[in-house]
Amino acid sequence: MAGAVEALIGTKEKTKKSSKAKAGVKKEESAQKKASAKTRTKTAEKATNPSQILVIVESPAKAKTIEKYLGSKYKVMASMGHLIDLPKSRLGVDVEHGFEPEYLTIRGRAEVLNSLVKEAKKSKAVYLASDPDREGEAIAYQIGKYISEKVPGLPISRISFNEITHEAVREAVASPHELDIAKVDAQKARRVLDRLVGYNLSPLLWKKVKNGLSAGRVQSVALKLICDREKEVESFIPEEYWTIESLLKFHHSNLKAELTLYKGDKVQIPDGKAAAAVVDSLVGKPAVVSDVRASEKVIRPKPPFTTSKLQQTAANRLGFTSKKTMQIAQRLYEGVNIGTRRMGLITYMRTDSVRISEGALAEARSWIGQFYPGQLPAEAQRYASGKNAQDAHEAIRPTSVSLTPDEVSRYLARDEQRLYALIWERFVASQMIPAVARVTTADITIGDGVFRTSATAFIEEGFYKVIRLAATKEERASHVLALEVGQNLPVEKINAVQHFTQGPSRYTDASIIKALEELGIGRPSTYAPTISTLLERYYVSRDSRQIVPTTLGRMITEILTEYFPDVLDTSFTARMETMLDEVEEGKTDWVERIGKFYFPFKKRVDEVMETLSSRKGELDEVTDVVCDKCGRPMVKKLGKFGFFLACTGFPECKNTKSIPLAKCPKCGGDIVARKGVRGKKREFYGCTNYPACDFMTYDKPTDTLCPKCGWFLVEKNDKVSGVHKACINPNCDYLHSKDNETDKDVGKETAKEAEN
DNA sequence: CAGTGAGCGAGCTTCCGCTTGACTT
Repeated sequence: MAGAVEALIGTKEKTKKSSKAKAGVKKEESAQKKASAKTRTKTAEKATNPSQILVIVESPAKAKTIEKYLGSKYKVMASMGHLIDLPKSRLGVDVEHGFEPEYLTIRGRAEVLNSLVKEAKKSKAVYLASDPDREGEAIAYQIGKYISEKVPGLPISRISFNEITHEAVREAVASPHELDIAKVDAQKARRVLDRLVGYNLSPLLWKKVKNGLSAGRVQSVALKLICDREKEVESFIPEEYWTIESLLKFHHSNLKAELTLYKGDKVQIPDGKAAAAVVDSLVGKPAVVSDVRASEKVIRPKPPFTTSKLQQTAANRLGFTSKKTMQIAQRLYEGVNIGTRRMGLITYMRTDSVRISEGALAEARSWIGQFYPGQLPAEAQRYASGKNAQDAHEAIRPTSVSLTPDEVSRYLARDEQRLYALIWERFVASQMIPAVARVTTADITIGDGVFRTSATAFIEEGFYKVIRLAATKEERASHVLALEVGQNLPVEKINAVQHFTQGPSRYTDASIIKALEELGIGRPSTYAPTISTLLERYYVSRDSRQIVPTTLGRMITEILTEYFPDVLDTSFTARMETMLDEVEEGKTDWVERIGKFYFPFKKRVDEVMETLSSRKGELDEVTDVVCDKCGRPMVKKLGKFGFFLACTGFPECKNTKSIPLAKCPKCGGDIVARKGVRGKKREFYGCTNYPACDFMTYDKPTDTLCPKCGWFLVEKNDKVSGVHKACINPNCDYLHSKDNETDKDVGKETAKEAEN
C-alpha cells in the first residue's frame, strides 16, 4: 500500500486500515471518491518525460521562483496548504482507539491533489518540499502517502530549505532525506487536541448560550485576555494629581521645564489647592540654571519583521487592522507590475523568524555601502529568533534592497507603498550602525523648586538615516539644549496642570497580537483570523481601534473559566508545546498524553452539559425603544446578521428593526447600519426612510450631537495617528481632535523651538 | 480609493493551522 512512503520514512509506522469511515456517504467523502475514480481511468497513461522530477511546495508564488532556479528537469507545483484533514461535520477522532484521526481530502481540494498525482505519474521521482516546520512535515506526509498509493513504486522523498535562494534550493535538491515521522506525530497530536477541545466546548455553548458559537484553545484564551483587561479598565479608579510647569524665555522662544523637587522633596501634588500654593511660592522668583549634565544613549536598530511585529507596527504606525496588513502584504509578495515585469517585492509574509539569507545580507550591505558608507557596520548583523520560532522562512524583507520605497511608489497603491516602505526601512535599518544620542538634562532652580528639562540630540544618526515611516517623528527628533550653569532665564509663566492617573488601556490589534505571541499562543497564519473570529461571533466589537468584549463575550468567558480553567489558562498552549517537543524528540507517547487530558475533560463537558442551567435568556437587553406597532418595549437581540431590536410581545407582535444609531438630519428618521450587497462590502449607515430619504455615510455615527449645528458626530478614520470625531454636516467645520494628546504635543513643539 | 440599501426570533452550527481563490445556493 504505502510502500514508497514507508521506505522513505524507514520505519514500522503501523498502517491501520483506514476504511472505517464508510458509514454513510457524506459530502466530504464524495469529493475524494470522485477524484479517485477519475485517476483510476488514467492509470494507463505513459510517462511523457521520464527524466522529470516533481517538486511540491506550499505556495504558488514560491513554486514559480523555485522552478526558475531549478530549470527544465524539474516541475514545481503548489499544494496551497493542507489537502487532507479531519472531516468538518463531525469529531473525526476515534477516542476509543488511540485517538486515531479520520483523514479525508478537504472539500474542494481533490482537484489539486489529483493534478499532483497526474504529474507524479509523468515523473521519475517526487520531492516533497513543503515548509520545514511541523505543519509542513504533516503536509508532506499526507501528500506523499496519497501519491504513493496512487503511483506505487514511485520514489518519493522529502527536501527542505528555509529560504528561497538559488543556493538554498540547489542544495536542498542535492540532499533529499526521509520524512520525520515524529514531527508528523506531533502535528497529529496538535491537530487532534485542538479538535477535541473545539468540538466539545462549542456544542456546550450551543446548548447553554446560543447556536453557532465557538470555543477553542486559541480563540477562547484571546477572548479571556480581552475580558480580563476590560475588568481592569472598569475597576480602575483615576486619581487626581498635579504637576507644575515653568515656561522660560530662552533665546527667542520658550523652554518648558517641569518641577521635580520642591523644598528638597520629590514633587507630589494631590489637588488644585496644594498646586496653587506651590505656584504662589515660586512666582516672582528668579530662575537660574543650577545643573547641566549629559549622557550618551545608544539606540540599536530593531530586527527585521516577523509577521507579528509587522502587524503590530502597521497597526501602530499606519492604523491598519491585522487583516488589512496581511492582505496588502500578500499582494506585495505575489507580485506587482514594476514597469514591464511583474515581481514579488517582499519575501513570504507569514513567518516567525528574523533570519536573513546571506545573499540578502550582502546586497543590503553593498547598498548601504554605496549610499550611507558611514553607517555600514564592520560586520553583517544577525538577529536571534524568538524561542517559539519554527524558523521555516526568512524574516519579512524586500526581495531587492535596490527597489527603494521611492522607486516603487509610482507602481503601488498608497497603502501598498506605505507597507512596503515600513518593511524596506526596517530591514535596511537592521543592517546599519546604531544611533548615538546625547541626552542633556538641565536643572533650573526657582526659589524652593527645582525644574527639569531635557533634550536628545543625535551625535550619530545611524540607522535613522533611512527611517521615515517606521519611527515616530518624536523618536527621530534631534534637539540641542545649550544651557550653562549659572545662566539666568527670564520666567514667562508658572502653570499648575491637572492630571489623572491613566488606567490600563484596552487591547488593540497590535497589543493583543503582541500578547498572544509572547504567550506562544497562535501562529503567524492565525493571529489575524483569530481576531476576525472573535468579531464574527460577536464576542468583541471595535471601538475605533480598541477591542471591547460584548455581553456575549463576557458570558462565554465566565462560563469557560469557571468550568474549564485549565483550558482557558494562558499556560495551556505552553504545556501543549512542551508535550509536542517531547513527541518530536521521541520522548513521549502522544496517545497516552492526549488520553490523560481528554478523558477527565470529556467527563467535565458531560457534567456541565447536564447540570448547567441555560443562560440563553440573559443575553437579551431590554431597551427604552418602544415598539412602533404595539407600544411594548423592545429588546436588543443577537441574530445571524448581528444585533437587532425585537418586540417583547413576541410571538404576538413580530416587529423587528435595526438599532437606531442617530437621528437623520434630513428627515428625522433613524440612521442604522447597513451591510451593502453580498460580497461583504463595507458597512455603511443610512436612513430607514430610504428610498424616500437617501441620507447615508460611511463614517460610524456616535451618540453625541454637534454643539454647533445639532447634526450628529461621526468617527473619522482617515487620520494616521488617531481616530477622531467630526460633525457629519458637510457645511459645519466642527471637529474633535483627541483631547489628551494635544497637551503633550504642544510641549514637544515648544521644546523643539528652543533647539537652535 | 470608492463605495449605496433585507432579513433576523428554534435548529445542523464548531476547532487550529497551512494556503489562495471567487461558476453560485
